[in-house]
Amino acid sequence: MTISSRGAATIEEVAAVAGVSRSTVSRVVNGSTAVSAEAREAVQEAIARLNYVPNRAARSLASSVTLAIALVVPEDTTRFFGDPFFAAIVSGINSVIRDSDYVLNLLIASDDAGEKMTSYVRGGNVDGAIIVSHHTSDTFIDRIAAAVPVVYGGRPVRERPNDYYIDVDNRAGAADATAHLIAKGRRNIATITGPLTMPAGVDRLDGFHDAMNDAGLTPVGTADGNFTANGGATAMREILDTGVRPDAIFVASDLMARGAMSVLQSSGLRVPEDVAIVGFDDSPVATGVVPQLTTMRQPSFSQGRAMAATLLQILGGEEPTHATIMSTELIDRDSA
Amino acid sequence: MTISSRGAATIEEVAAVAGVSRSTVSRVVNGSTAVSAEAREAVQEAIARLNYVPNRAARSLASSVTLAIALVVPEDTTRFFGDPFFAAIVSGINSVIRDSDYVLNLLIASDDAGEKMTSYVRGGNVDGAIIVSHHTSDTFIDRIAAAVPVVYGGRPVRERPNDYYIDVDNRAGAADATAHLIAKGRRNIATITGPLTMPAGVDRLDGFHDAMNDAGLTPVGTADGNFTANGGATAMREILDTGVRPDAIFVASDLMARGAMSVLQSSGLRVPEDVAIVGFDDSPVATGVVPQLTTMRQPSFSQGRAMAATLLQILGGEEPTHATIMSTELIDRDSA
DNA sequence: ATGAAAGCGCTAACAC
DNA sequence: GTGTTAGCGCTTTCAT
Repeated sequence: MTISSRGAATIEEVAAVAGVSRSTVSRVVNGSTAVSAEAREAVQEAIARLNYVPNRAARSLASSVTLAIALVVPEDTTRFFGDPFFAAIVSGINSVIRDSDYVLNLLIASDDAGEKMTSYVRGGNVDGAIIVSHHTSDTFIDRIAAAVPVVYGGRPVRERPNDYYIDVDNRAGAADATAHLIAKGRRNIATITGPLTMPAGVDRLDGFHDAMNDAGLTPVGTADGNFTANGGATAMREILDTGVRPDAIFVASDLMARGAMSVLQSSGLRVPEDVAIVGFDDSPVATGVVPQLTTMRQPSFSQGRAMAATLLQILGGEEPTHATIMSTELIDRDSA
Repeated sequence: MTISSRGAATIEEVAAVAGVSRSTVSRVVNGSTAVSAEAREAVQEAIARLNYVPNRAARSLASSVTLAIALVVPEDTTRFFGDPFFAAIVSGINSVIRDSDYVLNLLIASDDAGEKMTSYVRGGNVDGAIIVSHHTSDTFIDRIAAAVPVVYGGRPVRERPNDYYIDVDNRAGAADATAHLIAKGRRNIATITGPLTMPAGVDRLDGFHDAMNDAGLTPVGTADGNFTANGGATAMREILDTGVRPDAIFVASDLMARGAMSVLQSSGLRVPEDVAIVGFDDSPVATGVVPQLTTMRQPSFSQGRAMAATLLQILGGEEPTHATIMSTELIDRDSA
């Protein structure tokens, strides 16, 4: 299945039909202003007639621009696809990319330690990269960032002055969530955290501590739920197994909260009567559990859009804001 | 950020360092056998020394091969990312693609009716496409299939003699699941289906009917759960609202089963005592619910691998099997 | 405003 | 077995 066998029109043929030179066709395709109205019209007509689509390989070769962006997923596939948070992020990214000339190359880190991924990016195959999550162990990220412009989802692990990233104020959000629990009269509060190898995990734990300290309270339990539903369930059991029974828990993601709630409920504990829960994300799972989850909303779709928009700006030669921090909002439902 | 500004080595430079011609370098890079051992070694050394990575645009232009594969997602992002079934599929696809020279271009249909997607594929930008799910309304798929080789995940909506697809025997699996319920002594059986605009939805419903007919039973309820957890919950409510109380339900996906179970349980019905449930997929959600779900296992990861392997074979000029049907297996847990 | 011409880095006949 | 040569389809000076 070669290109020519499908008989795709070339710029040369368009030029012939329009009665102009290749250069002129190229100019109108690329939106140059220096083209007469008649010429432009003739070219556009020829393009439509021949159903012309520029060959991106040729364009890339001639201009050293690939019009491709790497969507780097340094994440276990199950985690990535299992969390509605990422769904919203990618959806946002896609909504911006779709309206541009760029395409997304899906690069999943998986178990190859990023070797092939790195050489792909460094081999000049993409113009930039969007890195949707980031762990301390992801050392290959640095090599990617050294090769092409990068936008991170969330504060990068080792922040550098010139990094671009989109984040929410995780620390403030977590503090707000915890404060809500305290305001409800709860005093024996535990937390289920994300992985502490991720900035989001650390920041939300810090926010939890901020609010607890402000209230003069000491956490009655802390467990890592790995940002997954199963991890949240395991963490919940861990906390229960210590013998203390918290009357409230700040859970750093909705997915983990779902896991925790099912353990609570099958232990005969009522939510929120016995144990109040506040989650984080306000993803679809928040309204899919019973009782519906009180949670911190983060604008995931907008975050995705902002990530893509920022990268496009960089690639367009602009100088966007380096750190965009969006804010979170408490969504008060029934679990706390 | 141009390629040349990053000083990437070209084939010419490698040739110079190795003391051979470009052609010879090209031969060793592409694994031609017609190269002497010394030449091969010299070239490989030069490649390593210069950190040479072939420019894929140039290669593509010269050979009319893009080394890119479209991963077409004709699915609402939330559904796609929210279902662990797709996670396993994509994970399988990725595990094969990763070891090849191909990359995946992520094309999400979303709301543009596939217009840009179609012109992208028809524009000669990919060598083939993997279509991970398929609805009757996805008319743009035909135009994609007309342009490049395509492998479908699941029987395509309008099957043609030359289609390639990987599927499981949904009908037999659904029948087995239903037969299990019947064998447990249940007689008032309902089903929650996937969208009947999808072959998997239809086939599983057919299998359900097969088993019911074989046992001389009449379904006490049928509702569409849209292959989502929330949809499963809604469908469960619908069935309950009709006034009949089934003593068993075949639910055509684990995700829907989770939704259905939560409705059942918050209605005070016990699983499996009052209502037995068999799901479909054996995805991680099956073991994440209480009680753990009895379900039909389908080899999702293998399906993904087979999809990618089949496409690679086609692109390599081989003639793989057109329809690969994998079998399902009852995983007997606690919900039935 | 437009055209001519020179590549971009690579593959693939074709000759030797 | 290896080198020479002619493009692949496009962008981009540079003239005009």
